[in-house]
Amino acid sequence: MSESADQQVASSRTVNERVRHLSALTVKRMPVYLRALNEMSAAGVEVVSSADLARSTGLTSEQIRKDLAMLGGFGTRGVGYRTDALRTTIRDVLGLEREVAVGLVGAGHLGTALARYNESRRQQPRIVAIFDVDPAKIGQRLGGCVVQPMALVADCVQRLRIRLAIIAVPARVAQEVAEILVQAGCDALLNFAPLRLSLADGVRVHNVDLAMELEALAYYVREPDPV
Amino acid sequence: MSESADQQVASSRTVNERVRHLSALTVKRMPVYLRALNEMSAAGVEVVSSADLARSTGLTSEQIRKDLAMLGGFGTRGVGYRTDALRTTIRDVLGLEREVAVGLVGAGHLGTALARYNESRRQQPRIVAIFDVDPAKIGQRLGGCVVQPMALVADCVQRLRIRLAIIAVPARVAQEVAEILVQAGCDALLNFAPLRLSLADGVRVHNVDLAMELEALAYYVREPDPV
DNA sequence: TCCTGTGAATGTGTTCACAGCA
DNA sequence: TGCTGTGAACACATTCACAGGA
Repeated sequence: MSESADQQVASSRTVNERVRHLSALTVKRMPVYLRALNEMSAAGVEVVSSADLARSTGLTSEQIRKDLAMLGGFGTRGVGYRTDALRTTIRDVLGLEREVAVGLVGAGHLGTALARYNESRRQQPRIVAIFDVDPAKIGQRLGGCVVQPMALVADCVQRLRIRLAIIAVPARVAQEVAEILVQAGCDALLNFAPLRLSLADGVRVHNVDLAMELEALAYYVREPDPV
Repeated sequence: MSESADQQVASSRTVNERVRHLSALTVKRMPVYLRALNEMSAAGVEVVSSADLARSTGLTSEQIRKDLAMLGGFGTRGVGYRTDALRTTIRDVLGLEREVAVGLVGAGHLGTALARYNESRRQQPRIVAIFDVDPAKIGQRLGGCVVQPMALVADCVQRLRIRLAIIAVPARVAQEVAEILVQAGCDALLNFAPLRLSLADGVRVHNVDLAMELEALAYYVREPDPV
């Protein structure tokens, strides 16, 4: 294991290698920091403190410092973090400094919404291919891509080096679609279909499920008016 | 504070009162159990063990037992849990045994996808009102509702006793929409707009954010092929 | 015997408090 | 002085191990 004392030896540009094994919770917060930093950078703020970030993210400053310290100590004591440097560091840790090609399967209303939103942000990760089975949709332009037939998924995923895919298809075909994607080389899936995908262990799946979200939120709804 | 020792006194039908203060993580797992139980119930399974649930949810049996024990000990030693009784208990804890009316603001592609999906499931919580600003959409039928103008939000939310709402509008108007909803009486919001809403403390907000999900997933994408 | 319910042990995450550097 | 970085304390969550009822 090369995780000995040579902490500063690695190339200063690519932190990536050194920052594996962040906890899932820490990883989930990184995009939150990134959004705040993007806004601050756009507003011309050159230096941010953990207290500034706490204010705009709703997290505590201690937690933010803990998280950011894990990236290697980019702050300056008494001052804060250089906005752009920190932003680049986080993007690098998440792997967003290289191109991250995303495949989208399903060009229904949900897929269309995702594709349109994706087109509006000029950032990584970016949807670079869209697939559907509906002949009426195939060939149509959507979010900067042309909708491809499902038969081309494996081919496209390999050719475009897609490792990350979004599943926006009906539940009954989601498992099959997921298997095709993984078979073709996908590592990470964002699943909008309301079922649990069973896939090989190495594949990371995040689920977004409307029904479950609403059910969980219902718990927090106050009791109906007593009378 | 009526949280004294009278734990078994409450009506046996409504567990609800006794099961406040579940942790956020436990609450998030309840819908997972619910889905598994729905499937098992539909398949005619009358009794499930924590091991069965573990198999179909991917969680550990110990964790499931801990969670379910918090609902008051509905299992039978040596046997398991009665599928329907457990399902009813969880639905009751989440508040789904009474009607949970949901408002949806935004009838774009995303809102349409959500409304259609909602219509297909005959379960609580249920979208009972849809709003949009676009005159072309107002009056159209969508997912069993007629799209209403934004001007009627406050009125509808109060009349239909809506406490839970979905925000599926562009980011630039999301804060304003959220404030209107909360003002009208909403407790819990599911926000699909890519920004952090600032609202009163009592309001529970869950965010679903495509960009952040993709950024977090990118971390788990394996390195590109070495050569 | 089987499977729940639960105390104890462990592991993980957050908060506190402050040393240390610009 | 101001803010980061971090050990230590604390809080929370999960896993282990097993007692105990059906």
